[in-house]
Amino acid sequence: MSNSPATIEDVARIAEVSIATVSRAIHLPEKVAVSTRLKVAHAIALTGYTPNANARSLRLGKSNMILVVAPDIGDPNFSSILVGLENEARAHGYGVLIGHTQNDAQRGVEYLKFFSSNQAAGMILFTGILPFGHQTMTARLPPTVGVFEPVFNGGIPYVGVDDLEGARKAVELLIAEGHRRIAFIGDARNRLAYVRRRMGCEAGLDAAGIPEASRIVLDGDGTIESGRLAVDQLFLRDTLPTAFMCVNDQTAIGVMLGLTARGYDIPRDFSVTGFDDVPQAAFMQPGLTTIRQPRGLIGKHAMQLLLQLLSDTEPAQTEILLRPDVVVRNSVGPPRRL
Amino acid sequence: MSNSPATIEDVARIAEVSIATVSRAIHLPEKVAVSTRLKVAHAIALTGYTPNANARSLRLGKSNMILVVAPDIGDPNFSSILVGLENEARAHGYGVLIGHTQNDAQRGVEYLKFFSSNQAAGMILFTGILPFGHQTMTARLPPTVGVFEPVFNGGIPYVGVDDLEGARKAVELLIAEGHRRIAFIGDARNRLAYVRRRMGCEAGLDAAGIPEASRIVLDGDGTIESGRLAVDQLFLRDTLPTAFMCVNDQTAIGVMLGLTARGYDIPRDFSVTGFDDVPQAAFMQPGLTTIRQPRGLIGKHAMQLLLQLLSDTEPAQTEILLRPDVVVRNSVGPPRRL
DNA sequence: GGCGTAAATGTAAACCTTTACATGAGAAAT
DNA sequence: ATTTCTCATGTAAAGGTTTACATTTACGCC
Repeated sequence: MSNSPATIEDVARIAEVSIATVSRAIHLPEKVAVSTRLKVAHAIALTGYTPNANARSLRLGKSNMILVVAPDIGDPNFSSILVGLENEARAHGYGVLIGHTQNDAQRGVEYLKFFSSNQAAGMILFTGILPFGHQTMTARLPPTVGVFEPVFNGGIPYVGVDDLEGARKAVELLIAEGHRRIAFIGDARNRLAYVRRRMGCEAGLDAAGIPEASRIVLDGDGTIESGRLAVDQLFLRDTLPTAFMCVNDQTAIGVMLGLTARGYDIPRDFSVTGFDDVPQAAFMQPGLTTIRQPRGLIGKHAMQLLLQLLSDTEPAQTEILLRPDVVVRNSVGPPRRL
Repeated sequence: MSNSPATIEDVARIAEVSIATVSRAIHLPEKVAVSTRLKVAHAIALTGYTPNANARSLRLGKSNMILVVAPDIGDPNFSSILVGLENEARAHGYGVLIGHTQNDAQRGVEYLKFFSSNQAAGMILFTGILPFGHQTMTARLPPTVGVFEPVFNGGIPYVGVDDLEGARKAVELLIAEGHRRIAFIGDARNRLAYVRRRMGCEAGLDAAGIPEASRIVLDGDGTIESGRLAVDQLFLRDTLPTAFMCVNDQTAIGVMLGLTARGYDIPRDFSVTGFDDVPQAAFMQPGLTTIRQPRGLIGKHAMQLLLQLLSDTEPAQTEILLRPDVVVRNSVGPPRRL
């Protein structure tokens, strides 16, 4: 009825109990008699009371916000993981705060203030690198979980996809179609995820008994442009691959654009595979055959792990690798007979 | 030095002043003598003090968080606006909290708790509709700014693009190429942005003296699939358009896929335009000619407007329309001679 | 009836700020 | 020399919660 929001005191007055009892009725219901519990519930309904989160956080010394830090919010991989994170957080009464660093360590440091000012309880990190200057590295970090790729510097639990297995599936698909000369277009940036994908590729080639001599490895930087570039570079060589296995979808898209621009048909002349299954992959012409990251699930598991960390429960495991699935579209076919 | 974070009291002790003076030195520096200001600054540097945001918000009854509510985080239009929002917010000491409703009013109501619990000071709305049940509609809303499209029900300030002008530019482009039979593929969902785009299209056709009889209007729901469907429907008719003007890029992409699937070449056989300039538009084959929404700028302006609202400054204007630019790629050409 | 025990509830302190009001000192005005 | 004013600073309350500790109540048992 009053115009300012109801406080615990209003509830206590109406329920004719002390504020302590109200607080207990909410947070430790088993500690309060059923009859009073009912009175309190009624008073809460009557007043529309919602606990003041600031007062609560102040008293508890813990907030109910999770900071999600990504190098770039616009990354096509970002949004669906974020959905998974947010759903899980909300289900547990947490809110999601977002920050993006544009790969700028200075920016990363700015986000630390959310912790020093007690506004966030934990952090989800998209970068494979702690986005903080080295001076702050020594200060203890808030509870943190890495997502999508392991965090380079600092024993942080991590949820991602099994890159090794995924890459292996991709290369096996190509081999099954009959390809023997497969180029791996990698990413020179030193991210563990990319290294693992390359290892998976090589493991597959090894298993198929494909000689080292006929392998081609080229490194880009994971952008569409670098995929295009890789094609240009390969065409300077005397022997071409029949298939391109790309470290991610962006690269694969670049490769496809490069090949199409040169007048080649995919998959008749060359086969191409990607990794990630970004939304765009489905709408390429032809559709890009790729390895799906179960993004929603990754987000969900990462948030679960973080919440475990926050509740001081020893987490069951500190590295969760999800199973990647092959998404077959039309960018892979048998190699062209020469 | 101590392991728990420094409080204002620690700073006061070191600076040999009272906590009130420290607070003033921070927030009202002109009220404190230069010499003490220096002592305080030194003590802050020494302790690494950051004000506890919860205590501050509690005392002030105002938080420094802005809730951003979108129907779908995955929307390709979302992320770059978010970047603009976040940059501007951070520059003013605000954090950005995110929520997504999946067009579910129930979800929207859940996010209201951030206001009743004093965790957010204002809101940015992506939906054209207040995502709350009607019961809460009567309760006063927190300060809110709409983004991207006007908010349907409730005199809320809004920042977007001039849809009318953008649509007009698109249709003029087609007319300049020589098209006379132009199909407008719209969106039946009752969003003002879409209605305006259609009006802009018709204004352009009127101005060019193109008779009503030769106009074709079809309504989808703004998805890729609905673009495909529109093509199918049009091919049942006796007279086909030479150009498709689509209400958004998703629809245009669907139209392109539909036409390509039927063996037609774009832009030789048909021209297509979109609206939005989503990232995917650039990577279609051919590239989609479209109208760009200056998304970063929209976010920036929207946040500025909201911050004005929060600081009780009467905002300069309550509707900001940005100028849309034509992005010419390769999906438009002269009509085919019959 | 007296005592011990357990369960339910209440009291009050603490979390960290901001700010109205009080205090004190020094300068200007009388 | 006294009063008045201004400026810098300090004191203490308030904001809404949670929770350790104290208190009350009820009950069972000897």
